[in-house]
Order: sequence, then structure tokens, then C-alpha cells
Amino acid sequence: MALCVTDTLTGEKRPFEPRDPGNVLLYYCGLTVSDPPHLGHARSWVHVDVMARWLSHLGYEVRHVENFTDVNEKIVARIGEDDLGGSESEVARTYIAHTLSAMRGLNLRRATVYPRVSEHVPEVIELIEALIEGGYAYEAGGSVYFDVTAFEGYGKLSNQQVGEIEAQGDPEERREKRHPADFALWKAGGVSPDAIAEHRHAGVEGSEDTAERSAEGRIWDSPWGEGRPGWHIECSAMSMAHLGETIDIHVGGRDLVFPHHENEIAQSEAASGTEFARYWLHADLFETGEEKMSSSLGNFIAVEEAISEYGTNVLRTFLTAGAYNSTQTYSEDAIAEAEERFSHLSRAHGRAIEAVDGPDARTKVADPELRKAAENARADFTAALNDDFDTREGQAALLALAGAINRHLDGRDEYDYRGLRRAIEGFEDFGEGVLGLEFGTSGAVEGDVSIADDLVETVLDARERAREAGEYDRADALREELRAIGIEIEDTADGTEYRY
RNA sequence: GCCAAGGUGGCAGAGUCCGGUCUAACGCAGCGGCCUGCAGAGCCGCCCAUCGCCGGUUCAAAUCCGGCCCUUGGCUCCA
Repeated sequence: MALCVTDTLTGEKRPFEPRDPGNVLLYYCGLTVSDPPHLGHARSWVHVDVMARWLSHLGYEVRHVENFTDVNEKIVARIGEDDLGGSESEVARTYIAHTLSAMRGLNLRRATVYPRVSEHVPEVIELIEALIEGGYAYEAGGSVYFDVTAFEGYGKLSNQQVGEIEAQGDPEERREKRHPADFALWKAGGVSPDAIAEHRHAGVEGSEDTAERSAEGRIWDSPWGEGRPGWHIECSAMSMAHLGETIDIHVGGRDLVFPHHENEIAQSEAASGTEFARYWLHADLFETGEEKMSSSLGNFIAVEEAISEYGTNVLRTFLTAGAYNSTQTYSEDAIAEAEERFSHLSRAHGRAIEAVDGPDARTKVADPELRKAAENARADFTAALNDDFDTREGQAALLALAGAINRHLDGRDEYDYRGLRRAIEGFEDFGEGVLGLEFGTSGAVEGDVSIADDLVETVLDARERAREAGEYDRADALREELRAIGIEIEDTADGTEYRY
């Protein structure tokens, strides 16, 4: 069964075929680095990460490009805030570092390249020149605008008519533009104080320094005079620079469909004369209560905060608990459920490992049900991910495998080594390799030699003596004491285990 | 207003493209049982939905068609 994906452009789910068999060119619209990344971003990243992992699993060579928008009015508006730096590029660098660190914390595989706008201004200018030459863009007052009436397919991604967009246009916004839907490719001059004031965080609106900080955005020379690149053109320029004229998969948030992605198509296809992206995938949004989580609404939970609060595995389990193209709502309950799911998987994996490594695993013992379950899990997981990267169904396949492992191990004293081996491979190939979970990290602890472990062992010994003496109150009190400091213990047939 | 996504059990979330096997998956929560000194973990079983509303097509619709209601996103800050 082959991979099928839902393409926003056609609205259809169809088989995925890269232009060059064996190679996938993937572009993801990355962040404007003007705020700390939040869980909504994390959700998109994790899903793109799973996509890239799955494509690799299928045998494709994936070239994955993810940009950073480091030239933006919102970044300029942060200059001078706590520890962010004193220039646009310093603020951007600070947030890029935060972002990359958050990404590592989420166990994301690194993209092939993380291009930045500030490093691609020559390509941006070159692309704009080509658009002017082709009659798709015009210069006005030192700025350059894309002429939407010149590009026949404008509106095809978001199903909008140029005429309708015109009707909605605010006449005040029009200024030098010939058509209200025309958008800036190049903006003359620096960042206006108004734009900065608009994006400044509440509480730091020291009016006296606004003017002073207003001119601090970076400015580049261009054939049209000094200015700054527009927002949309950067993605076209960077994607062409790193992936060529036609990419296979373009991913981004649903909130970017219009105007950003619509404009990307227009610019890129007008300039190259060929298809820009073969498949447009859109990640649905992450909500808190009734509205989407977003930096500008201020209702976000920072990724770094969430990682320290919940841990990478729980977060990834939570974020892949729905398909990328469905919305997800944040709640403590949902996180708690993810925690349960992950623990369940992790315990089953841990039990299987212990059984396989122990003396009771016999090759000659065969449990057809376990072996069948391991086979089914592989088939089901594969079918799930091939169906538009359905991570939720993928989790379900692993959960079923966990049940099979537990059933096999319960009440049996000789284990099916080969069957367990296959089951463990399923966990490792899919749970770890594709979903990016790490099962080893919170299982039962054994053989560790730290002092803390020695101390816990000492307490457990004392509790064991109390139990043998029938002093259950004392034993339970010790258990509670340990729980109070975050150590859960569990009595098993092989003795007492603990984890924290 | 226009464009888009969505409305399924207490929660969460598949199924809708290719109508019947959906008496609606998997999970969480809840209940009962096994196991256990107890707890936890695990296993087994159970409870809870006629699938937003109305109408139509069909032998048959959560699934197709039409209308309506509601939610969210976008309409140049946004993953």
C-alpha cells in the first residue's frame, strides 16, 4: 500500500509520487522569530518530523528545508526587551537559539537546512527582478508589488476570486498598489515607527524610546533603493535556492493558506513558469479552549515550559494523538491521557525487554497470538501512516501490540523469544523510529549505582522486612514517603521495582 | 459578507473519499472480576452514542444529494 496525502490545492487525498522517484523535497514554512515558540508550533514541528521520518522509513531520501524569518517588523519591535539584544539580528539570533533548543527538546530530527531570510536577500532581489521582467510585478515609490491580475491562477489555493478580494480591500490600505490584493515584494525604506508601535508588547511601550528604536531594522540596497524584503517572497526565494523550482511537499499551518501560501504560489510559478509544489499539506491549529493558540493572542504555552513540565515523550504522544490535519485542543486532561498512553506503551516495552534478556525466554516456545499481533502491529501502523500520516491510528496499533505483550507475559514462565523480539522491533521501528518516542527513559530502573538509588534500595529493604513481619502499616507508610518525593514503587513477582 | 475546516458516547477520537462487515475502532475516565496483605501494574468483562438539524436518493446512509443551524480558522502580524 502506498502513501496517500491530502492536497489542499485539489482538496483530494491521492497517492504520493515525488517528481524524482526516491527523493523527496520537503519545505516547511518556519517561524518568524519574534516570540518564544509555543505548543502550536511544536505540534506542527512534531508532525512534520514524523512525516520526514516516515518518508525515510519508506526509503525516500528526504531533503527537508525549514526557514527562519529573521527579518520582520515584529522582531524589530522586540529590540531592547530583556536580554534579547540590541538589534534586529541579535533578537532574531536569540529566538533562533531558543527555537532550535526547543526542537532538540522535542526530539526532532534536524532539518537538512534552516535558511534565514537575512542570508538570502540577493536571491530575493534576483527573484523580484525576474518578476518585474516577466511583467508580474511593478515598482512604485521604491517599493515593488506583485500584480495579482497578471497571474492567472491567483486564488487557486484558497479558492478565492481576485474580484472578491478587491471588494474586501480597505481603500486606506491600497496606497501605491494598483490592485488591493497586490502585495509587497520589496518595501522601501526602514521599519516605520507605527509598525513597531503596533507590535510592541504591552508594558514595554516606553514612548520616549519608540522613535529612537524605530530605525533599527536592517536595510539592504536594491535596484529600487534601500529597503527590506516583503514577507511572502522569502519563502519562494529560499525554497528555490535550496530545493529548486518544484518541490514535492510544502507544509505549513492552516492559518497561512491565505495570503501567504497563495502568494508563494503566485510568485514562484510566475517566475519559474512551472509548478511550485506538488502537494500542499496544511497542519490544523492547536487551540486553548475556544481559540487558536498564538503568539499574538498571548494565550500560549511555551515549548520549553511544556517540555520541563511534561517531558518529551508525553508531549510527543499528546501531539500525535490526532492527525496533523485535525485541530487539537489543549487541556490538562488530554495531557494526562497522553501520559497514560505513553506509560502503558513504555511499560510493555520494558517488560518485553526484561523478558527477552532474562533466563526464561526460550526460542522453542512459540506463542502464535503474540507473533500474529506483532505482524498485525506492523501492518496496521504502516497502513495508518500511509493514510495521510495518521499518527493516531499508529498509536492505536502500538497500543494493541502492548496488550499482546502483556497477555503473553502474564501467567507464563517460558517466553517466546522470537515473538517478543518481533514485538520489540515493532516498538523500536515505529514507536521510537517514527513517532520519535523513547521508551527506555521512564521504565523500571535497574542496576543503577547512584547514591540515590542505593538509598531507595535501602528504604525498600526496610519496607520488605516490615512486610515479611506483617507490619503493613509501616510498609505502606514507607511507600507513601517515597511517593511523596516522586518515587513510585511496584511489587512484582520478581521483587519490588521503582521508578521516578 | 466571501473562502476553508469541523460538528460522532462523560472526555478524547477513528470511521465519511470507495453506502451494507458501524449491533460505530483504539484510548482515558467509570463499574465489576482475576491477581495482590493492600496499593499499583497487567489481564478479562461491562456501562455510555441511532453519528448537529430537516428533507431527499437507495433494498440499505454516520457515510451520497439539497437546505438550515452552530463552532473554529483565513480575508494581508500569525505554524
